[in-house]
Amino acid sequence: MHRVSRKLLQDFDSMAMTADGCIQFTRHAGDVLLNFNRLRSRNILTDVAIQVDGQHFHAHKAILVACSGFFYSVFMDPKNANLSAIGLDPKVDAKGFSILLDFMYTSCLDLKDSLVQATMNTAIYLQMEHVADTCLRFIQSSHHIEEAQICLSHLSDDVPTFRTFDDNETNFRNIVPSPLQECKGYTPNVFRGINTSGSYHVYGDSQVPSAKLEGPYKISDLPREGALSQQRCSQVPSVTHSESTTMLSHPSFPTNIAKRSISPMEDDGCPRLSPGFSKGVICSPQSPLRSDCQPNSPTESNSSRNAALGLRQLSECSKDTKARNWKKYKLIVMNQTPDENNKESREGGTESTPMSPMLSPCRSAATCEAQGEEAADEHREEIHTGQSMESCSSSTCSSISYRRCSSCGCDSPQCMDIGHLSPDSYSREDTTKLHSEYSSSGSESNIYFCNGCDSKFPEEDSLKEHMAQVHSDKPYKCDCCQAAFRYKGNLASHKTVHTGAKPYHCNICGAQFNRPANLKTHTRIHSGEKPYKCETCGSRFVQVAHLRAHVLIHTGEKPYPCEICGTHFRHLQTLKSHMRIHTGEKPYHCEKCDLHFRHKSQLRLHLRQKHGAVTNTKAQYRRNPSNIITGHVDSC
DNA sequence: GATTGCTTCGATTTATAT
DNA sequence: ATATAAATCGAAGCAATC
Repeated sequence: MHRVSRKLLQDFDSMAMTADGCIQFTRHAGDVLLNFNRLRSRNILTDVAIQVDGQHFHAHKAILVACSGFFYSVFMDPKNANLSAIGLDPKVDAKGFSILLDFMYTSCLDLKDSLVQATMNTAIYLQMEHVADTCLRFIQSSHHIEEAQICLSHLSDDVPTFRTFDDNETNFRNIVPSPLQECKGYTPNVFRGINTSGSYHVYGDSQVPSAKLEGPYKISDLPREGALSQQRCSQVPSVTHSESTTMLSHPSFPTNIAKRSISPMEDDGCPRLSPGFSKGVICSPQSPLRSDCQPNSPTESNSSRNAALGLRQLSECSKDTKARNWKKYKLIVMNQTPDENNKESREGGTESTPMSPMLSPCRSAATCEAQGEEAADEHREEIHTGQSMESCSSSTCSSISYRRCSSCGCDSPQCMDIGHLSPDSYSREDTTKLHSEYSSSGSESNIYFCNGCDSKFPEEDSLKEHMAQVHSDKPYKCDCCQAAFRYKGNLASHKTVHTGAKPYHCNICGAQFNRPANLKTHTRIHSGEKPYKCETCGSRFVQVAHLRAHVLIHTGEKPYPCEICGTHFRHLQTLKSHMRIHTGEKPYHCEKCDLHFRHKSQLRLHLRQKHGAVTNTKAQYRRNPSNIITGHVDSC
């Protein structure tokens, strides 16, 4: 293998080498899934509507088929080729189905205590046994119940049913798949192309005698690992036809269920639970090894170790989440109009259309950042067009020497990293040069180069000082605080903050602001204008930043980890409050009774309950300034 | 030079879960 | 009572335009 390619694979965790020598972009699958979910949220190219307990869900058949043996059996049946809508058994729980549908598109299983049972039952119904198994483990690990009752009796006793209607029909009709059709989806080699880390998972042809499920069953009755799938093989949905309604018989629940003991969580974390497991969020659970009859879900198609890692990286919170998250919001989550997308593209350097693969944030090998436009452009041209990358000029090294690209924001080792070069201070030639020197000398010492005058510094601080003094691109400095600005106007704006002048007043509540833009934003409080809408749930927000924070709920991201206990939080402030648990800090003090509280809300509650304090928060006053009671009181 | 839009960041408040 | 999640709000930096 070319040394550059080999080095490239070593350096980029987003790539892996397959046995046949192909370079595998292991994050590709995750990106595709993210884009599918985006399409679903915008109802683009969805080709089936699923009615569950009166609720309708739109989805892509391909995703359903890829994730659920039940849907596989339905949609692979030629008789159902034109189905555009399907109604599941009315006793299927809609919330449970919603959770599973989200899982199909995100690989994150959001288990809630109150819904875990329904989710598990629905997972069994949909023949997603690995999810059912995860639900089971969730229940076990959470000690919610000693022996959970799987109330299968609420579903059809023999086989699950569904109703369908096609584009030209207004009423549901019955469908009865033939036994032969039932087996079609389970013939060998149908999905032989799926490489699962050395073991090829195909739709097996094992035949297990079917049997009728007689619930309720106990958790301990559920088969372990692949047992469900093995038994499911015999439980292909059978479709029965009638004149007016098509009811698909569900593959019944496992028969001859063997007793088993549920082991505690394995050391290797299967199912892998995120630190937030206690809250019911499981990211990228590893499913048990599957044998047959059902497509692997995307999350478990670990075509390589790196593939699984890549997906996990997507589902878990990354270190540099701020920038990466926002790219994800812009590119994937936030449902922007084409115009907005184009605008974002212009601003962020992305030049692709919403549907183009170029739109997806590049998490592939080459990593760039917004600093070096020329190098970034080169990177975009070379990487995004599939052209080869340039290696370091050093004869002893094959590292590439790209700067970071504003269009992707992904990570990679850089020559500049070796030399501790600031990416916004050095050109591509400089980084290569430095790295060449480093490699040839074999020195482990750190040398900080200035790209402006070739000066060298032993410490980073020295370089920074030199840059500020000699090569600053922010010539306008504040006399008071030495803050530097590139534009003179910004310095003037900045100075109004040390003067404290706030000449812009709200004529409703009297609030004062130092700039018109901030006043404009403020007036939305009174007008009720909320221009930023979450396309996922419809919530609206006054500021786009609020929307950005909000969409974390839908992405499931919790970017702020506690370095002490590992718990992840969605909001920085929550992490800060949490840290007080470890530090023991209780900064809120009631002077009357000398009690300390960890959270301000606790103090406020204490004041109201123990001391009869009547408080008006700033927010309350702003919302209704005419109804102020005693003024703003925050403490005793 | 003033203004604007976009953005990040920190702080606060409220609701909910444990 | 305590901890966490989520929404809310304002200050201010940045870059571009008027």
